Amino acid sequence: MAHRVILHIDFDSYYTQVEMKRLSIPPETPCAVQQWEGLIAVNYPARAKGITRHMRIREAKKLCPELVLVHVETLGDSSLQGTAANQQQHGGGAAAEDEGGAEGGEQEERHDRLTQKACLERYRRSTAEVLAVLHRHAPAAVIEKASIDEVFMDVTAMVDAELRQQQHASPADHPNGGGTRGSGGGGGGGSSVDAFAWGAVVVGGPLDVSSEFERRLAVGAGIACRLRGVLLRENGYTASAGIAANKLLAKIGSAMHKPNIQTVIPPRSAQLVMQDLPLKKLRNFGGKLGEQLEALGCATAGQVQQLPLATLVAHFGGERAATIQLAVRGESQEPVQERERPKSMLAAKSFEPTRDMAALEGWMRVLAQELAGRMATDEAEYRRRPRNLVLTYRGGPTPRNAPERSRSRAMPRPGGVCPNADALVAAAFHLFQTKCAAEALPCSRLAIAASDFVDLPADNGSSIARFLVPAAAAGAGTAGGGSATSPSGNHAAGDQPTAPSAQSPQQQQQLHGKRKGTGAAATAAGGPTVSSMFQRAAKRQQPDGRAALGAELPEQGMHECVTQLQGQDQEAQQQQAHSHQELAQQEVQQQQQEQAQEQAPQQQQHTPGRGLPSARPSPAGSGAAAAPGAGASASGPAAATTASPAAAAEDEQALAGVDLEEQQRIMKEIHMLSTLNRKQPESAGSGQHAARRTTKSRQQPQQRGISSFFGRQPKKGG
DNA sequence: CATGGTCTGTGG
DNA sequence: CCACAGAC
Ligand SMILES: [Mg+2]
Repeated sequence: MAHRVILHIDFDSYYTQVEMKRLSIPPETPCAVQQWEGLIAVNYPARAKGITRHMRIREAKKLCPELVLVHVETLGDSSLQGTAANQQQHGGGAAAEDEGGAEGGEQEERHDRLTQKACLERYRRSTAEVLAVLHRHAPAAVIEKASIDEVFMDVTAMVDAELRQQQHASPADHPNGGGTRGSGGGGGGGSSVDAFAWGAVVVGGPLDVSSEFERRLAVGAGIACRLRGVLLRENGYTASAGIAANKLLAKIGSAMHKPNIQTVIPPRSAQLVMQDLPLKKLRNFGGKLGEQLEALGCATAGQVQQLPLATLVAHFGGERAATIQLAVRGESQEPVQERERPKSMLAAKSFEPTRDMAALEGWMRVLAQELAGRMATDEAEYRRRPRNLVLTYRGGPTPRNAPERSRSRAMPRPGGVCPNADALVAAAFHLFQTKCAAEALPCSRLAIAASDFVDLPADNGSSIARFLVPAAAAGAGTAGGGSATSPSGNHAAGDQPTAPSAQSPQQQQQLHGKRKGTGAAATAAGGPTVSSMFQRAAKRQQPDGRAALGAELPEQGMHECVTQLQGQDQEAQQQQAHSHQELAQQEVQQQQQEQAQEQAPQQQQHTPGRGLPSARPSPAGSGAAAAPGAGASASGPAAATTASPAAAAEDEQALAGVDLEEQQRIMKEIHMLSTLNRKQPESAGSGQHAARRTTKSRQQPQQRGISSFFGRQPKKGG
């Protein structure tokens, strides 16, 4: 039973894509997202100019004067911290959403590291939308959100279904020209094999049609391809993907070629891939474990393979050693775990060490407001509430040259946790004053975290009344994102967590409806199947049936294969990619049209050529910048709120500069049509969900995740 | 100059 | 309940 088919999807310079979509910045524009003075995400056109993550904006602008910079959302406005220079008093403006226009040039210093915190909620929301789309289009897959811009998918069941269906399908004149035979198993499987080759790089040479599992991988690649098309059309984001038999290899695959390229790593190529793979690129080997292995003289996975088992056991213990041994060979049994909702949320801020209690309280207020807002949003969406709150702080008396230490303290939650900023601040500050101040000062970082969510009672009113805290029901708290208008010490009961943010409740409802909507049902029931898609695609595309890319490359090592891809053969490869996308597009169009007809007859407005459902023209406002409200209220920032600074690491590199014209064309189109339709016909159907879960949950008898073996090394002794 | 801010999971 | 490791 063997092999699973696993996908890893990794969005290309994600933050940048999110911002470019939001601000309708043309796709080929060099663009980067900044946080304070540094860059935390850089798109590929900008990378082509030599701009990299971590670069200072000065330097970046020098390399590329036309670089468009977008600052991450910030929260809280001045008035904290000694830095007088206040500007408060202008309503609850959540700080700005900037765009350092190319010419307008005026950067209204609205982003201030000393008085504000960065907030990543925008990207979290986008990710939630992505996940919803994936679930809708792959209801039979197990989907694990692995980070803000990555997902793992176990599509084994989808592949099985697809192959089963193919058996019953007419033995169509499938391609497979090049002398390969359909081989035993599923007679008419040819089209799948073809479809998979669209733009996919196969490490180690073309897939072997005579191998049962490689045919399955081919189907998996087709699914990946289709889903990437869907994500591009519906969410507006490009992604790279890896297709393999386990998470480990799938992840390596997605990083191997980018942007917007998918890579298949069949089991036979595992050794090829692992042999010279730097340990750092192997999941779970990037930290202490990697260091220790390095100390043993290993820099690559291949070198670790050579270590005597006894050595590994001596250093890491039996279980961990075994896991390591498998991992460096490209093997892993770690299951894909259904995970869509965050298990915890936290808001944090680092600053110069201070003993100023008023300032600290001010920061706590900002953090609490953000967290309360997010809690409210989460509650409206999922009907759940955190059971535990934790305050963590960094600082205190610190020996010279020693790292500051950080500690966390459970926050008492009288009467339960509630999405009320004032209550949170009060609890946090009280705790800090009474129990930690002495050991926490000077303090250089504060964070408030919420975790251990529990479902709220049932439906409405009465039953949950007990849970709800005083004033703020979901509605009020939602606004939390607003700025911290109140100066440091002052928590007027008056300025509730209110916020200017418009209709949060409704929006949240909509979101809710969206995810649980009939979408899944309709798709599952009537949508085109992967199979049909493959067949049509194969016919249109490659009547001769050759597995495009794969077939062209002679049996050869991975390196040659890849080299060729990047080098002279790039053109050919791009063509492949183009056609693959066009096909994906067509499919998506069809699906969308079908869905539209089934679900929302009232909002038929297919745009002539390409039925992008419900797209509205955007205010082609030149002034890109587009302040907050500009044009697309579409992205409906349901509830400002949110949280924290900083950056994520999008570790894509390689292949910068590869530009896919087709992709750009699509992106342009999408931008022209403005953001996608946010409204989804909502309906009750939660049954669909339940059904899906049931199906999935019995998928695997719960293998233990690899993470449990890679966790911290147990302390010896005792 | 340095990231920082979020997240998840384990061990004690 | 808390510290720590790992990832992005
Ligand atoms: Mg990533």
